[in-house]
Amino acid sequence: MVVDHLSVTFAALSDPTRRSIVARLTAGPATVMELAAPFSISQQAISKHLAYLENAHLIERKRAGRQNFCAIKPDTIREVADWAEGYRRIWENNFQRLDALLAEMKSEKKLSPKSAKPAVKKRKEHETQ
Amino acid sequence: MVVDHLSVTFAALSDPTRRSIVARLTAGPATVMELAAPFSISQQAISKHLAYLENAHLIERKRAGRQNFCAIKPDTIREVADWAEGYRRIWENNFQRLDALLAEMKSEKKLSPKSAKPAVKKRKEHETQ
DNA sequence: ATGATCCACAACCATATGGTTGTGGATAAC
DNA sequence: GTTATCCACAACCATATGGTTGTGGATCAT
Repeated sequence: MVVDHLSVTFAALSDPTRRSIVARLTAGPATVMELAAPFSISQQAISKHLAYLENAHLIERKRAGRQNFCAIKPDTIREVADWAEGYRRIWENNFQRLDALLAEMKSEKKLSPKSAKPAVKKRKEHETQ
Repeated sequence: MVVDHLSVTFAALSDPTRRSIVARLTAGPATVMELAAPFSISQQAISKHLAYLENAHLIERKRAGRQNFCAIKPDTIREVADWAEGYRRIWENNFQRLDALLAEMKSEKKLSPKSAKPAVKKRKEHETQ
């Protein structure tokens, strides 16, 4: 089973049903039955989806009598946004097109094979994870 | 198999090895061997990871002789950022704490059961997917 | 020509995922 | 007290995933 935080979050978001549930919860908390209503799958399947979302801390559940209210946990989605935002610099500059790089390398064939590694100006490497 | 675009992307990003590869590629294109070097798993496993990343349009590959250069495709990560950014309103306002909502509901028990649904001011629902 | 290097395809395995049905505990409604 | 409703647990199934080993086609170096 995946253990690291971001992996669990991304995995939870990799299902359209779960993303749809998250979207629904932006309109406010809802019971399990309310969340299940729009879908054609079983209530148990929704229950499993909610378990994944809760495990990823994307939602929280709280019992109130028979009902189990679900609400979004904004901080975790924020982590996803922060992660992706970290790559903003890349798409802004849109640097290092592969075609351009290979063309550049070809025109510099005189370089020794040892320096055949990408001739790209080194920038601060993006944080791992 | 998952088919919709965002699901494929999130699934591809739900593995720490693949996210690490993406992070590495922010420093510029690299060959498969260069990408595999930091990891203790087999070259074939890396090859499979790259196939997933390519299938999700997170990277592109281009043969150059024996070598297969990989480069990041910024636009797809941007889609992830855009998706998550769509939820900015939520974490900014940090509205609809579940505890608060349930407390509010409890203090309004005189409401008819039919209106027991979340008494939350309706806002524009977040787009699905 | 020979051999080494880069890389991906295929087959296999263990586990996770997304769904099902069956069931039953609480709680609410009557 | 009975009955209906809300919800999750368990067992099961088919497929996907992340890894392995084995292999071999190209290409480069000698």
